[in-house]
Amino acid sequence: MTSLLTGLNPEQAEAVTLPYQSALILAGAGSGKTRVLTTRIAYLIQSGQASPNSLLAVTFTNKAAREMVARLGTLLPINTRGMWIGTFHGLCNRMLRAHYQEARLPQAFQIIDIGDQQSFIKRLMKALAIDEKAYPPRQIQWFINNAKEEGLRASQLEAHDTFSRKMGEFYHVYEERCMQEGIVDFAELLLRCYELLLQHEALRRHYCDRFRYILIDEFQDTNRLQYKWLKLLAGIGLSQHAAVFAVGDDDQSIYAFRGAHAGNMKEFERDFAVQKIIKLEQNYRSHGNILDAANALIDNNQGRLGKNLWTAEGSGELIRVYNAATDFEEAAFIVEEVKALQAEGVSLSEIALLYRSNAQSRVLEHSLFNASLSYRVYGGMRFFERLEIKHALAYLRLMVQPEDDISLLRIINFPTRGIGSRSLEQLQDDAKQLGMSLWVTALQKCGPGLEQAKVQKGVTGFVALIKSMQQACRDLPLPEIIRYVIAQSGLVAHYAAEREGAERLDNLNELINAAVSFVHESEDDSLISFLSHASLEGGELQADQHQKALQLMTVHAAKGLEFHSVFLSGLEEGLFPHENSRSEANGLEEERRLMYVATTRARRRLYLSFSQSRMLHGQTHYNVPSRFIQEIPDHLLKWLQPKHQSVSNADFSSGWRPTASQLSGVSNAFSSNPVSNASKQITWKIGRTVSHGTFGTGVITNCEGQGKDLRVQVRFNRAGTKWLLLEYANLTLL
DNA sequence: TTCCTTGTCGCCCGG
DNA sequence: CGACAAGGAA
Repeated sequence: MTSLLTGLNPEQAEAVTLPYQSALILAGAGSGKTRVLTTRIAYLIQSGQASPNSLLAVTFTNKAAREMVARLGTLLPINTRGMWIGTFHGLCNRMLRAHYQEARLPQAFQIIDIGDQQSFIKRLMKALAIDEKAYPPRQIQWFINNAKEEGLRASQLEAHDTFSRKMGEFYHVYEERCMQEGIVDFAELLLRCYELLLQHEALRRHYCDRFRYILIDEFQDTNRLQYKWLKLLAGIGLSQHAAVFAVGDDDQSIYAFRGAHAGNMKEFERDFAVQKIIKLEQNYRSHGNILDAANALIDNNQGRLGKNLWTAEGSGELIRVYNAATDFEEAAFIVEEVKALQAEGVSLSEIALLYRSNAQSRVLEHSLFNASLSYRVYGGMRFFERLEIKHALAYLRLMVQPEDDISLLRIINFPTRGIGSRSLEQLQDDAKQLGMSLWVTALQKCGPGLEQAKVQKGVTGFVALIKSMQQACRDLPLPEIIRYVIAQSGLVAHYAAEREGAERLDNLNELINAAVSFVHESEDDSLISFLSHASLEGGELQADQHQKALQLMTVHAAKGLEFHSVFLSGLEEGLFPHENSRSEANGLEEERRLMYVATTRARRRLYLSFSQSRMLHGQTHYNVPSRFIQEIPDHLLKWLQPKHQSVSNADFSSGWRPTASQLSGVSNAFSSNPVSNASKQITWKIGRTVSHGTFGTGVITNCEGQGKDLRVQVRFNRAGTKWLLLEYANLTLL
């Protein structure tokens, strides 16, 4: 018993050993959250308070779930396989599979990802002759998912205008078609599971009796439906309810834009009669200066639950800030610094390059590639999203759930078997008339009937192919099924014949390997189970995982990770904080939390960089430095100079604002040399940040004229874009 | 049916 | 800029 608790600080130990009650653990970044969570589980089991069966632990990502299971395995000599540890979606899927009849789902219901959902919606819109211009599919998708995440069915929606009424009507048709085809989207997994528990009292009681202990990670990221699901499962309203151990950090809530409701923390306190809120504030990750910066930054947000990170270690290095002229130059700077770090002995895999949006990675990748630095970009195409894999999965899905039109359409003519658009249209028309799935329609046409002559050879062949696959695979083990299907479907032959199909062929073989490891790791090794796994796990590409490579990812993707050194690039207004956040309620605060997450990823060294000009969406943007840099106290920052810039030049200005450190270091160059008339042509150039008495700060976006007619166009942060005559405007360079 | 041109549109994330 | 969908020509 003592061994579990050794090394824990008093707050951590208190959390781990809490008696039977619901509790909220406010766990700051790097405060040992995962350790507390897993040790809590181990403690409950080891002390005999709970059996592995009576526990349920829920996370947001598969990665977090895997990590929890792995750590638990090292703490306790128990079989973690059958335990209910997983993501919200994974656990809901599990429950729905177990009670598919009560949930009114086919046994082999298939889970569609957002891509499938998108094409499904488009197809449905086409069939209903809905104008894609007036109702963008993206928006409809967003509408449906949002409604579901609020726990709302189409029948429960209120429409105040034609637009939302039309959306609601479409949602209704969408629901029906999903049922008909036996497909379930991500949000539906949760909603269906919620309704299952809500409508089947006996079932609810069964699970409430069973799960006496529920643990939730990243609680600030739960949406309204997930919270409602939790309340049902925990038995709120019943005579006795489960002890819920919720771990979260309101300062790291960065998913409000997709429905996360950090207010759930407050509601949790009330609904679960929480008596104990434990704050974990000691940080074991970063040096003091980094934490001070993060604390100062987040202090600008209102209505926080309140938390201040501290460390027992020293303050460490200052945060390095770099002002680049162009995004290209910013990338060059990063490359140089990475090389220097490498020379100091820091492993490439311990260095992260973070950015606000994926579009920013290209310039960086380009420079890294030219410098022959190996890097790995996260968040790209994932294994199960690759085209060839989706094709293979579509065949497999069709075998277990042939009424899945999405899958049928994907592969009915791939590889090509002479089913052109004509015959496909015919089939779809017939299906619509019969009100049946494409598969059933095709079956009828091929069956011992009258119209056989009319039926395309291709369709008959396709039906026969699928049927023979079903037959042949009946008793094969999972990996063999996949081997058989990718061969018989013609996929292997197709890619073997293709000029650049070698990699796709490799991936198809990799799918067999994935099935082999799935069989080893999972207790249910059926095809249906594997298909769920493929849908729920994006499947990070395993390759190069251990290879030493620089880590490139968005700030969102970096949550939960830590690195020796972190580069945070593109710190510009409009980019970070993102332009769109201005129009969203509390958008700026969410951006600030995102910045907080980014800074707290670094253990030892943190770089912040911004660029005066940047290529985005095919045009050059001129942005002012991010306000987030200003929100970090001066004394924590160290401004770096571009190497090529001469200090004696009047154009010199390493920062957009003189700082204490800057002035003390290079005071002669800056303070004794006010901008002279002679240098104006050089100084007032596009991209420079300027300040105006009434309009405030802005960026020069254009200029024209000469001498005293020299005019510049300035885009001000608040006052909009204006042309100003330099002679009168009294602009100051920052 | 395939291939190539043209046009449109774009944020961040996960299951 | 670049990914991707749609439409025309071979």
